Amino acid sequence: MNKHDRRVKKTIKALQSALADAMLDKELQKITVQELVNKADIHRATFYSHYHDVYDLYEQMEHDAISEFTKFINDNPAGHYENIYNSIIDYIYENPALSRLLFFGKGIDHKFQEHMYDIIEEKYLEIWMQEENISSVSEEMLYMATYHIQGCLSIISLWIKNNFSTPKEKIIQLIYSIDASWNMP
Amino acid sequence: MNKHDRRVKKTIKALQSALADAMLDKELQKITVQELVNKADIHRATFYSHYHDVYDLYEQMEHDAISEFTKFINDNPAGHYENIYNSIIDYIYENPALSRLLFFGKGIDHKFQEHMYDIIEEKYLEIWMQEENISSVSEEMLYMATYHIQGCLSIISLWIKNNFSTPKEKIIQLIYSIDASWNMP
DNA sequence: CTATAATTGTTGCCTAAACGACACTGCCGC
DNA sequence: GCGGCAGTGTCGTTTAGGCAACAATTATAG
Repeated sequence: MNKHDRRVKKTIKALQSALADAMLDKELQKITVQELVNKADIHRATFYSHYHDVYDLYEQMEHDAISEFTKFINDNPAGHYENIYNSIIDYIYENPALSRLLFFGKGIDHKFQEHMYDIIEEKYLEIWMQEENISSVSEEMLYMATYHIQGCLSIISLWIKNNFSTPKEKIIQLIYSIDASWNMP
Repeated sequence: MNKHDRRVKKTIKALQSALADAMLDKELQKITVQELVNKADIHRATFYSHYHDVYDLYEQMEHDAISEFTKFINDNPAGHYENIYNSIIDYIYENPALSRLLFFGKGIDHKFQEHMYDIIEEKYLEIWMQEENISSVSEEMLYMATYHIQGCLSIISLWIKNNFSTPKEKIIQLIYSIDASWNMP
């Protein structure tokens, strides 16, 4: 199967949307193939030509999201810390259903957050070392990074939970102001 | 071509959405096939297997909308006048892009409004005659109907123009109260 | 004016998706 | 128990859509 074929892309996307939708109010194990193909308006046989079962779909979906997200973060120039969050917030805002799923989907291990944290920390420390012109990271800095990044992620998490009712700009501004008033040790 | 084939339906829908989108800020004659297939993510050859040109797409789209709308109005039991507006508002609310196009699309003749008026008036008079137990409609009643229907349509039109920012329920309530305080001659 | 970029219809081949049917499993209520 | 109902995989066939390439016609710019 050629994954660049329009039909394939559309099918994948439709199934992913269907799963994202279904997972918001149902556990992964309770979701049937039947249900998904109905939602996605796809023939059932087509589902099996792409995935083995619902878990397979979910795993590929999570994997895709992580890849895409990593790419999104790394592609962005991100000369400053703030730009990382800009990228994150942009990405989430552009993919609300996927974000809701990965942050609050029922019956999943939530290892996506860990992945996300790792990606952000890596980028964060990279910029940090570059700006401060240092070559290694102290243990203390890692603790501070954890505190700061997890804190910001929790803000974003709450933002998603609130269905993006707070304007995107306000969230960015909020994180900016935290960043600004916060002095690195 | 089997119009009940999923692929056909999806293609048609994608092209209709693309056109609806394009027409909001561009005249029909300025819209290219290329542009539409890009927006719809459809191969250009596929477009030509369904439509002769952009005008053809638009005409079929308008025709479909009118049919569907008529069906929607007539299917609803609509024992009372208010229910007509309920149906209309529901339909519009469920098809925001299409509605915006048909009401405010650039470079079209707006004959859709006339069609809509005709459908509503017919249903309106039907109920009227049934409720008042009369068999014919006086000239005076036609004038009153015009006044009332066009007035309500203009409210709905404004509602669409305002991007549905007023809650649906409020519009319904508004029209209900007008209806209630209004005594038939 | 000219080049060059963009759009237009149309074609033949290829393939992913649609479809319906199949036998099978599991579940629930009578 | 058993009938019915929903879901599961899988298969063969048909077909709409994808694709690339084509010649021809418009813009659009240099």
